[in-house]
This record gives sequence, C-alpha cells and structure tokens, in this order.
Amino acid sequence: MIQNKLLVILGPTASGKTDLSIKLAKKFNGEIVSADSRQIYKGMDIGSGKVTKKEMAGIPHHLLDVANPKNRFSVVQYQRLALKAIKDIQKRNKLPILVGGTGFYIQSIVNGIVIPEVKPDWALREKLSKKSLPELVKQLKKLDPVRAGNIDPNNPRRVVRALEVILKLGKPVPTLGSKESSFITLQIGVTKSPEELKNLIHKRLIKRLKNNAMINEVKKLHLPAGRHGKNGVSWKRLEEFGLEYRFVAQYLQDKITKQEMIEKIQIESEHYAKRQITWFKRDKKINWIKNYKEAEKLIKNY
RNA sequence: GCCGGGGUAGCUCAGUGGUAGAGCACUGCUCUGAAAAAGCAGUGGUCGAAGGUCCGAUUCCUUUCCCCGGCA
Repeated sequence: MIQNKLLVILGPTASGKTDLSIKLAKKFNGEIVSADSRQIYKGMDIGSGKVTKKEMAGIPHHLLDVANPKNRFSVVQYQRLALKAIKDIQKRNKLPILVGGTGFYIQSIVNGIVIPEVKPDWALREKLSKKSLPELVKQLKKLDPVRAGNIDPNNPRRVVRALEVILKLGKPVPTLGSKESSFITLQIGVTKSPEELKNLIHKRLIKRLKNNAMINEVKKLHLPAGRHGKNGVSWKRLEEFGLEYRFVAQYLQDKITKQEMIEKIQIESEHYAKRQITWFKRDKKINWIKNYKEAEKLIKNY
C-alpha cells in the first residue's frame, strides 16, 4: 500500500540530503521531488548544489529546472507542480520522496497550506513600497485590523503583501488555512553538529570554487544569452538569490574581493543553515536521524 | 634612540570627570504567492598595566609595556 505515502527528507544546507535520498530511492523504489527554491531554476546548478545526471544514478528527479531565473517563482507555483508530480509518482506505484531545505515549500505540501488566491502584482508592490513603512502599517490597520495584529510590522515585504491581498481581494486576508493533506507522511530530518555543518559548508564551497566553476556559472547567467540581444540575469536579480549568487555577483562587479566573497558565502551559509534549523524545529513530527541506517529503519516501519 | 598616532566587546572602531556604546560576529526567534529572501530580539567589556590628582577616573597627570607610521 504505497498509494498515498509521502516520504520527506529535509535538513539544513550541506547536511547530505541528496546522497541519502538517492540511496533511499534505490532501496525503496522511489522517485525524488526536489523542495529547493533555487534548484527550481534553470542554469543555477553548481551554486545551488543541484544533483548531476551522474549522481542521480537513474533515479527520476522532479521539480528541477522548471523555471527561468529571470522570472520570480513562488510557493504557490511550487505547490501546484509538486503536488502534481507526487500524485503522478503514486499513481505509478512508486514512492515519492520530497527532498530539500526550503521549509516553506515543504510546509506547502505536508501541511497543505492554502495561500490567498492573489497573484503577485509587482507594479502595485512597487507603488506601495514608495510609501514609508509606518504609513503602510497604518493603512493595513485600517483595512484589515486582524492581519495588522498578527503581522510583523517591521517587515516591509510582508506588510506590502498583506495590503496587496486586501486591495485585490477586496476583503481581509483569510486566516491561514490548510486543506488536510491527504498524504500519509513520514518526515525525516538529517542532523549534524554545528561544527560538522560548518566544515561541510566549507568543503563544499572550496569544491564549487575549483576551476572557477561557480564563478563561470554566474558569469554565464548574467551575460547576454544568444545572439538576439536577449539579456541575461541582471545583477539585481542575482542579488535576490542570496548566498553564492549574491556574493559571486558582487565579486564580478568588483564590489568585493575574492577573499571577501569566500568569507561572506561561508558565514551567510552558516546563518542560512541556522535559520533552516529554527524553521524545522517547530515541526514536532520530524524524525531526526544521523545516518542512512537510522533512516532505513524508520522507513521499514512506515 | 628620537618624534608623532594608537591601545575600549571575538573583530573594526565611537565616546564621556559620575564605572560605557555602534556595526559585524555570536545566541535565540518570526514566517499567509520573493523564503538561499525579508524581518525581530538577546548575550557580551575589571575601557593595556601600575601609581597619582579628585568626593569620584575609562576619561586628567606620571611611569611602564605593546602596536603602527616618520626621522635617525
């Protein structure tokens, strides 16, 4: 009875989710669905730590390379595509394995959260962003006191989004819903000690820097593609991606030295790993494991 | 050796005659179509050492040790 089972492998960056998931997929007749907000994009391979064809070892992978880095992707798009992929895998009587470190994406599948049906309106966002934050908060309080009460008033991004929902929907932001997920889910989290994690991040970074591979990748992303005068990914957009893409872009623009670039990627990756751990900590249903054996044992009982 | 400048939080530095702050780091946290994003909070210092003046010195004076420039 594999019908609606869903295995989830999560954990902080560099914790070894990829290797583990491929081993498990082989063992349990699975297919992998990525839950990574950067591996979604085409052309972002080395910097995002995307699996290579060779590493896949014949295991089908879904939700990689499904978006153009020039366009912004979002959780809702992810949710739709991932859900479809998972159901399709189940239909073929194989085990879907959701693998990644993007907590929000995982939550959108596992908890089936329902996000207000209001598409991002970038023109509106830009217009709103011209006002001061206190002004926006004031406006939100007036239009939707409930949402204003539970939102972080210091976070412009959230406040703008809340206003966007009200203005387009014409009614208050619905309280966060969740359509009871129909999956029988087993969530497995990979843990590493802080020291180990720092070490793994460092080793991985050195590897990515080898032969300028990662720097060339970012260069290639930014440079005009093709001969039709089509522009590549802007520096501004690369900045938005954070970590390797942000700091390599800054280095390529001569804003920081190579040494600074390396230091920043390292330290910011450590911060990122902590944020991921903080996020995952809230979900008490995650089974934390240290190695493959423990994971295998859990799955056998599942 | 002489002349300057400096020694204050893990780092870079601000500051005051009434026992001290910032940014970063560190720790914890938030998360309703950007989530590797965007935000929030907290810990932390016998103010280089020893004397002196003063009710009181990190701040003034003296000595001393160390660092950085310049001149020898």
